[in-house]
Amino acid sequence: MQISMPIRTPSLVSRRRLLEEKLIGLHKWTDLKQVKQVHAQILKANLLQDLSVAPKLIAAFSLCHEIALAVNVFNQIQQPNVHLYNTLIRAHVRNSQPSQAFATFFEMQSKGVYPDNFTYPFLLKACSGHSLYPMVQMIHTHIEKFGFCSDIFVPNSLIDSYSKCGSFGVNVARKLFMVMGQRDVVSWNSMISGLVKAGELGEARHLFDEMPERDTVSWNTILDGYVKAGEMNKAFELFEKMPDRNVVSWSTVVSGYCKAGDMDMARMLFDKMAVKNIVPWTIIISGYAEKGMTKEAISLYDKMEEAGLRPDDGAVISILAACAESGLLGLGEKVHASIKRTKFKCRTSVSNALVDMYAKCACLDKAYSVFDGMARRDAVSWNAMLQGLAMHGHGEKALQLFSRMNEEGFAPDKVSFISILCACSHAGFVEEGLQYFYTMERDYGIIPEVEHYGCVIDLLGRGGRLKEAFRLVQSMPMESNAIIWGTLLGACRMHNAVDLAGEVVDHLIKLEPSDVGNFSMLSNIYAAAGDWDSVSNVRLQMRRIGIQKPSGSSSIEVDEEVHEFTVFDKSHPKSDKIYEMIDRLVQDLKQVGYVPKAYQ
DNA sequence: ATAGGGTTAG
Repeated sequence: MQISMPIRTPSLVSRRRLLEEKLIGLHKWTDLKQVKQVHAQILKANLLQDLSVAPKLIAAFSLCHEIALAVNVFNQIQQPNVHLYNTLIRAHVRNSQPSQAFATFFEMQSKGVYPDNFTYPFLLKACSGHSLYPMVQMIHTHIEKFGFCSDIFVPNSLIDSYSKCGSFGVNVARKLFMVMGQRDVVSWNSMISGLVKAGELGEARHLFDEMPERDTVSWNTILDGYVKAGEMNKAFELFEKMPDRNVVSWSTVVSGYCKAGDMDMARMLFDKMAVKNIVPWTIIISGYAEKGMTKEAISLYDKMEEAGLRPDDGAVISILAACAESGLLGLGEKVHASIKRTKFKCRTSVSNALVDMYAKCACLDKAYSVFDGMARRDAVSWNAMLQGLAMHGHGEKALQLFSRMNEEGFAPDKVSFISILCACSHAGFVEEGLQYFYTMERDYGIIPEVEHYGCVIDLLGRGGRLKEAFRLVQSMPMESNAIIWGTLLGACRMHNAVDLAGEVVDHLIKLEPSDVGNFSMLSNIYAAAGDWDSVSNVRLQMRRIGIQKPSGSSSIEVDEEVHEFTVFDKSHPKSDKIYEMIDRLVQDLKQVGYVPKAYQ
């Protein structure tokens, strides 16, 4: 290598040549420190205005998630060309800021710089990550007007973007695919992947069979189709007869078994993998975490780090989400520690995942400290924090945060209102909650959805205003669902409204005929009212229908082990002793004046 | 072009 040759006094020319050699791979660098060093060297050598150097620097900053630095470099260039604009558009896309990407596109046009074959695919990528159907259409119009369809790369991107915009988009993609004069393997793969995403597995399989030639990506795509449809037998059959299997193929089946809850099979395949990158580790760790198998999840996380793999943003977000769902504080803290070891600041979505995890694990102070330390917050950050406060009964604090959100200029969205209404109902602020519900549409232009009605029904129900709640269910502009009736049933139990409960359960069993929870709730209500005939009647009904579906469960983490339990749970070997203990506790509670809502 | 990716009422 020339670089390692001893050079004592490099002339300006050779120094410049050395720098140029370094710059060849610059656009792929991910180490911010190194990129900053080279940036300084470029400035010193007066190379920044060189239009083959600046795009590489922008790309490198973008790969380090330093979009501000990338924009800064761009703004210093006196005469940006298409290539430079394309690089900035790509940087915005990578940073999940489609609106910035489009702003750059419009600026470029106003400066008289014409887009090229690369501009449109980048812009289309910006849309497909966010399903911006109208934007895809707009670009499509541009492309047809300027006639860029000759390059197969462009129509392929169109098919990919359209097919990621819901079922209507898939139709457009299908038509484009049909009229394409020339197709390569990417065209076929894009179309098949779109059909798989839209749930059209049959048609996807048909195209797969018709393809003139298939590569590993084609096989992986159709394999994922079976995995997404939950058809693990067919998926595994396909996996075994694939001509070539790569990391993606293996990861796909491992993920399928995780989703199906077959952790043994998932683990067996995972252990068999010869080549592993961060993705399969993420899949298996999240899989264990989701099932509450803390020990396995933590031990694999340690093994992953021992193997020298650092979790990237995707891994962190995915594992933290699984921790949040199952309440695995221990693993969540471990992930947080890994982040703190390697990064000074995280991307907004990573901090959001941390806030959500801490909030769901009831560590509200830690959630708050991450939230307060964030450089930039988006709607998700506010909503995760609001929801955490609401969920754990801190109604007052949730409302305070809601005001702060408004003061700082963040418009609450429909999710924020779910949290606010939930906060009011858990804190017993019935009138305030109703007022917030009314302001939604009036002041913020957000049309209440079934979830919001659900919160208000809970609000009224908990507040004892059962009749109003019931009337609201009947007068809402949309169909009621099992969650709504379940909410109402919970309220009936709380206020011993026996007659109404029977009526509610009638609706409920039509929607969830095999859910034990509904029956046990009804039986509790009759028991609380001392109506033992009705209790045995419900029991009889339960047996007649035959209950297959397990009811909802609660879980608690003790000594790094998650314990899960359901209503009437008798599965624990010491369950007699446990119920004895509960009896004693209830007796003690009664002595100090507690009246149990349902007890038998 | 294919695998993992924050917030949503009981």
